[in-house]
Amino acid sequence: MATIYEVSDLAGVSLATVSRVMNKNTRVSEKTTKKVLDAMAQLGYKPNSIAQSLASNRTNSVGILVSELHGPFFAQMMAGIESELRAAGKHVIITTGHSEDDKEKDGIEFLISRKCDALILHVEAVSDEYLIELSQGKTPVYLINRYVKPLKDNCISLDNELGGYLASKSILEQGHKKIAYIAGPQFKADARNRLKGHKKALTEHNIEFNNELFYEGDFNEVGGTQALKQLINKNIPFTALVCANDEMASGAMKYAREHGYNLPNDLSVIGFDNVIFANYLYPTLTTIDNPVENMGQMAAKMVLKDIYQYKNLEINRVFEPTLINRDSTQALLK
Amino acid sequence: MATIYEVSDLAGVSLATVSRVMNKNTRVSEKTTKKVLDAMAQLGYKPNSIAQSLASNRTNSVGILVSELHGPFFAQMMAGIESELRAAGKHVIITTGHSEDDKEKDGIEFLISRKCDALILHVEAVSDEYLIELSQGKTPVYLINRYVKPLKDNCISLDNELGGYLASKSILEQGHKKIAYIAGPQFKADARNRLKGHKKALTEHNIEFNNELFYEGDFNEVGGTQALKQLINKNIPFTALVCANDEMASGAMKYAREHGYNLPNDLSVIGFDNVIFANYLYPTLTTIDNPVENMGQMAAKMVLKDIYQYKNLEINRVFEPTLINRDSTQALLK
DNA sequence: TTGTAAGCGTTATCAT
DNA sequence: ATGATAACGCTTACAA
Repeated sequence: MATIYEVSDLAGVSLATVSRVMNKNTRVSEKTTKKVLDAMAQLGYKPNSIAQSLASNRTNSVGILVSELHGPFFAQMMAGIESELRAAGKHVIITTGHSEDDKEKDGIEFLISRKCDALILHVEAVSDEYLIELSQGKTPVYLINRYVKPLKDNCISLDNELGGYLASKSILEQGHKKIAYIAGPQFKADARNRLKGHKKALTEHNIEFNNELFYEGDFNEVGGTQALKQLINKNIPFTALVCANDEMASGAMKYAREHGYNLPNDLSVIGFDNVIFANYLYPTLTTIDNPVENMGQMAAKMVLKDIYQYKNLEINRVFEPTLINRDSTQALLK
Repeated sequence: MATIYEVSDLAGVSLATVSRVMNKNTRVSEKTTKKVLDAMAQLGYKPNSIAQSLASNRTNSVGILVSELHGPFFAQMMAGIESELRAAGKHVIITTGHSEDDKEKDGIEFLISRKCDALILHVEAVSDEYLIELSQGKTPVYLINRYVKPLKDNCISLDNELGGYLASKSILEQGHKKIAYIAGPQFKADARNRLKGHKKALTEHNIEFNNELFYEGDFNEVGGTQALKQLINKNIPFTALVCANDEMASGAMKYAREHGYNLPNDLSVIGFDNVIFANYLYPTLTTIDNPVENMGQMAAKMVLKDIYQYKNLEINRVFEPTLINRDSTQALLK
């Protein structure tokens, strides 16, 4: 592998000059530039990125931490991040945190030890305090799907309250009045905010929130099944079911179908997130789109702008969910 | 950030000695080892991985190229690779190839320029010849889901023929005799082999392959919908439908349902791959499990063994698919 | 505009 | 068993 020395030899210029034409920040005369370029081509020279990193204290790599690789978010988020970063010649290092405090910290340590230029984190277990302290360090940190006030400039999040509101509003506008709600775990901010939006929509339609038709689930499919079972057993009629995510909606639909419900005639169901399989369910699931890929892309853009001095990148920190109408909901039959 | 110099100073030993205790390959007396370790702890010393790479010509990173990040395989494959490699302190760099020749080559170039110690590729577009030539280079290459004879020691693949055989066999054993088949694009080896397995099963059951009940699809959902439409329009009755992957099965099921078929009573459908959403379909899809996560893990193990001198790792190059029985198939009613 | 030379923080080869 | 010291291949003041 040819080195910069050989290029400088062949071109008859100094090391520094070769380096300059590569990094094209300093001016180099057209003539010498050509000489250098020719020499490079002739030798098939490729710079050694490791040596570049050591000398420049820049690795051109950004570290990503997600909860699970097979989670519904990850792939889309990554697609957004990778395309954006790759186009800029940066690369991405992946780790997983499995929603456990120590594993998340471990992963972050690992990425830092790898000298990533920046970190994009999708963490759930780690505390706000930890993140704040982490941000004091020399590796810049960006948060996806989490809002930490003191770090707000580096946070990308979804307006979950709006999403919750939109979901319930659409149900209410279809004439439903008896509405059950399966929430996510209330220690998670997004679950809380989705519920908040739901309540807001109810209030706007002068419907009282009925605690008997409320169930706190776990964001998993089986949890959804469990939840619907419990709700039905209370023998309080309801015509619509709002779920705080698609997994639980799917579990609930399964239970409903197996217990003789004709969907959506007997029960309208709406989810949240618009994960890939929402469109494969039967009936296809009406849900709230969570623009994860865009959020990933935006995280990448923030990194490019802040860390790699890219100008002219529009930054947007909070994303708006939208309603995706499919077949699992319908207007209340009179 | 403390450097090795400061450690050597504080411990009162030479640079070399510090390096030795870190890499624990050469013997260092217990006494000095302790001195060094203490000094490290005291300074909170962390080796600079970039400097290590430059000096040792080893980056401890392995490059991964997949077709699509949101494809059904990727997440599982990655989960297998990441867990295995991370535990060994190696990291993973991701790129995508989008099943296009030049993009795949691009991605590979990129990974090589990043000085990955090895490459794990899931490529579809690039030619065998290219891969063979690539393997002559200094970066070792491992192939997932592709078998290239001269590179066979570095290939991990699924026994697709067996899978195809198992699928059709299960259908045949349920008494079906009129069986339609939606194939994958026949320029892909796995699609060809799955079909081969199908034919083998037919032969074993003395049933002739009927070209009128055959359709070459594209491995996508809409392709499955299209395919079933075409097949039905031929007005040749069939009681079972074998699909070369789950996406097409899903598309076909959608079409069938929308056209009044009661599944699986009117038509048994079987897929291939056992992607996540197979279990979310209605009815849940009987399919052939493709142990992608295990394959990813094995690729990582091969790299650990060959490149990083890990001993005692069992290597297995061809994986066996298994039948997953769910609700989309049933015995033929007399 | 171009060249000189001092790092960057390790590993690895010799000696001792 | 330990220590000097030369790589590793580049970037970046500083000088010219």
